Amino acid sequence: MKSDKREIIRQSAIKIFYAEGFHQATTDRIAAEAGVSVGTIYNYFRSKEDVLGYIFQVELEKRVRYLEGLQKQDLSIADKFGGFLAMHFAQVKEDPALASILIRERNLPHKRSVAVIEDFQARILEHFEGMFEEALKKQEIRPCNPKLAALLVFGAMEAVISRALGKGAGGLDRGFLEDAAREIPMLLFRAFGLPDLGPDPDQPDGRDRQAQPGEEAQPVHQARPEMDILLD
Amino acid sequence: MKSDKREIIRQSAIKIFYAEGFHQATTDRIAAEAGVSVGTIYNYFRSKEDVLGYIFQVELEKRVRYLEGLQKQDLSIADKFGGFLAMHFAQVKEDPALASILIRERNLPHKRSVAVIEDFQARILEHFEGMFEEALKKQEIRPCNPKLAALLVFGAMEAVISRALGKGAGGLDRGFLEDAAREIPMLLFRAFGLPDLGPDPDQPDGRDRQAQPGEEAQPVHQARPEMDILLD
Amino acid sequence: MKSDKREIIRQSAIKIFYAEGFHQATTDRIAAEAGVSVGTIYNYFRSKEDVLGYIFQVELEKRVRYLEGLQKQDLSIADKFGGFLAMHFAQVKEDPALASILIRERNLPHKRSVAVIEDFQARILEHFEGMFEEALKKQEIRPCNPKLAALLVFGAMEAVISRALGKGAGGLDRGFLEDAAREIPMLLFRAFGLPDLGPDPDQPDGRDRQAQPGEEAQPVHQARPEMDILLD
Amino acid sequence: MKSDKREIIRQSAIKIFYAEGFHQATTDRIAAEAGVSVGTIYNYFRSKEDVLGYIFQVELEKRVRYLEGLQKQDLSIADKFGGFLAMHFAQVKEDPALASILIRERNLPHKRSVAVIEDFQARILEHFEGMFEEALKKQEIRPCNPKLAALLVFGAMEAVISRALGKGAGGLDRGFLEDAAREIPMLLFRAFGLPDLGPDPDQPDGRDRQAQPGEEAQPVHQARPEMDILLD
DNA sequence: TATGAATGAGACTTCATTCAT
DNA sequence: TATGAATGAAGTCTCATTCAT
Repeated sequence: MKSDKREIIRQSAIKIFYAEGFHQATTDRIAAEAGVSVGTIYNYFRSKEDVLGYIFQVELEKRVRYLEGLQKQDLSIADKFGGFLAMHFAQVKEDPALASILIRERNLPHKRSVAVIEDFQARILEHFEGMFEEALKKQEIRPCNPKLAALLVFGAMEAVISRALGKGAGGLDRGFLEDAAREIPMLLFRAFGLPDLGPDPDQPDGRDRQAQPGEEAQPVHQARPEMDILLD
Repeated sequence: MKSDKREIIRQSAIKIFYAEGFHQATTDRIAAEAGVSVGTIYNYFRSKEDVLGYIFQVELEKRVRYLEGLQKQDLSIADKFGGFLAMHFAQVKEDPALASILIRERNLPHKRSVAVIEDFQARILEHFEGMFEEALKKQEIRPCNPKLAALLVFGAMEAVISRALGKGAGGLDRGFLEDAAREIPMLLFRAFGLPDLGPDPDQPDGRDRQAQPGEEAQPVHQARPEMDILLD
Repeated sequence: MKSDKREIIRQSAIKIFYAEGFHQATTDRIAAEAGVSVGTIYNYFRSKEDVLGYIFQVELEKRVRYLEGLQKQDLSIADKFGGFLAMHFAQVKEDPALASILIRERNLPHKRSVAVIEDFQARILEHFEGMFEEALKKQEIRPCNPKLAALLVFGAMEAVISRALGKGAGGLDRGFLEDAAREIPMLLFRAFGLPDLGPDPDQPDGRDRQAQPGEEAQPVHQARPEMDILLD
Repeated sequence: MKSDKREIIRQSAIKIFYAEGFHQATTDRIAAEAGVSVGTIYNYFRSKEDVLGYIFQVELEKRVRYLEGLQKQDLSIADKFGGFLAMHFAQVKEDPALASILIRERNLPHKRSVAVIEDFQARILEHFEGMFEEALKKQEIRPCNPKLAALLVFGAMEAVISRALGKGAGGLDRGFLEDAAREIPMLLFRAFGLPDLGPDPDQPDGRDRQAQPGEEAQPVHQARPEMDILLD
């Protein structure tokens, strides 16, 4: 089966790119890791860069599929971000090497042929932006520049992942990732949430204002089993 | 003068690294750009990587010097971040190519010899963290994890710069950078500021609480002439 | 076939190292001589030094195999040295370029990786020493320091080869080599041989002592067909 | 004084050539060792090779002067060789680094400009040959090929020095050198000496022949104060 | 005479990619 | 489809030598 080999090569490339960086990684090492010969790589990919592009593409598609799934559901922006965050972080935990590559190699100047890499960030940002725009329309959040907001959230998120992955070291700081997953939605809520709706999680007694009757604290992150199918 | 050549080479390397990326950049091109011969580069630097390291070092020192200057002054955390943001963004405007390198090459797996590159983010984060810790002690801000907070701010900031620089293209989106400089402090204030002290800049009339007499709205970012001298 | 190319490269390297000396020789020239591309050299050898090491190794193995073959046979020390000398000189005649390299590059300070080069002389000396020790035990020769004796013989032998090869010039002085092959054993006999057993080849009439009946003048160097198979 | 600097550079070059080998040695290192700048080296020598040539020249002259001194004296060949051996070995002990260079770099293919290096061995051999020829004429020794004899002696001598110096290691095996100095003349005597004149040092009681009246055992090596002035 | 920064040709080695089997 | 030996362009770095000061 063709996709079999392609997949094996992709997996092996992830290991090698992670361990050595894209430029230092050699096709020989990838082939050895995959248990095939160099020639075989070129039967499934046009070039080494193409392998990297494919790695990005697969991940991009996962995220986009997930984001499109979120879009169709009638969720608050908090739940949407919470959902994406959970999914994104889960992927990082599942394959830290992959996550590392996604961050390290993203900004590098690659040939035109690997447009996917440039798309990765752009496509996710578009979705984030759409989420902010919709929330603005629905007056879920305070007025803000949705482009900028999307970018800030994305940047913060990636910095957290980058840090959790450490500097090329072996381990993944899972505790840090979990702390972040808990705190980020709260901060987002404070930063963007409408003042008269947003409860202050730190002051549940509501010292300076009374909770309105019928008002419910909105858990920013909750299990959403119907979304899990979106993950491969 | 020795530092003369070293500086010329540094400047030329910035241009070439920016245009071609560190790995694609050749020592021949750098030498040509600097108007010296290849050998001369190696009279001032141990290796190509050493040149990159020096580029990071110079910028790191600028930032650290500025941050240490801020530390000594009795400023609110808002003013501190505002100040650093202004300074950092000003540097980006002054030399977008340099800013681009700082972001693109930061995460690459370089040899141990270029520890400066690994230090760059770490040192700035330490300062950010220190600022958050101090603000917490002074009860300027809500309780939060200072490590995480520092990281989020840093990540958001870098994402903005990355976006403003565009994807390797020539231009710098100055408008975007300025918008960001205006909005980020506000968001930080909302996300971290203490509720009973932080005025809501969107609602200057103070619908939900009365401004205290003598209380002045603190513009998060204002000209601080005494700091300007810190920028070389 | 792998060993095919390796052998071609070895042969070509011998030519080039001989003509230009190891340091002046370039991998490009070796590749050209071998009719392959530079890269191919590095498919069969780790480095230029490795090629030199391999050249020494092949020759060392030839000599050692021959010396071990001699060891197993019940020969007088004279026959042993005579045999080795004949074999060694034959190799020199067959490939003077190779012989030249073996002498010229032997003393150079090479990297640790080319330990074979250091082994070359050491291993042959060990065998020589062993031959002297055995002869001493069998009282074939006068008392002497076997280490020193081995060294003197080796040095004398190499000086002869060095001279016969000329100073880097093209030719090999075959006559000189043959003269030496004839005279050296005689001198060895005189220098080390037991006085009451050693016939004086210059005075076959035995002026100062009578040849014992049944005693045969031992030609130090005679055809030993059974040894020829030891030469590849 | 011009020769002052030239001498300092020569001494420094000896140290560096010894430690790193001629090719690996850099002019920078030599200059640093000499406490001058690279440029200065080129004020006293035409090239790096020229420095090496000068090193050989100085030593060659020492040896030749000594050999010429010997020639003028009415000494037996044994005394002559004994004298040269003593002097040569004394030089080795005095400056092992220098001796090492003389052996290591002698066979290398150097540019034509450094003919001295090629002369070194040739000139000494000529003298040896002359000594043998004269001894033959005076019937001091058995008939032999003086060219070959000279070569064998030279080769044996150099092998001993090479071994005593070790393989580039720090130390000099002085004991070995002294043993050799004692044994070599004896072996030479046996190999070349006339049978009816040569006493057998192993059998001082003269088992197989009577010492002639008035015949004195000739010590092969004795103090010759009149020669010491020849050593700088 | 001394300096030492500048030079630049040229060396070794790597490695993505090809293609005959 | 799989192989892997062969390719060769290209890159980094070295270092003997020069020459203006």
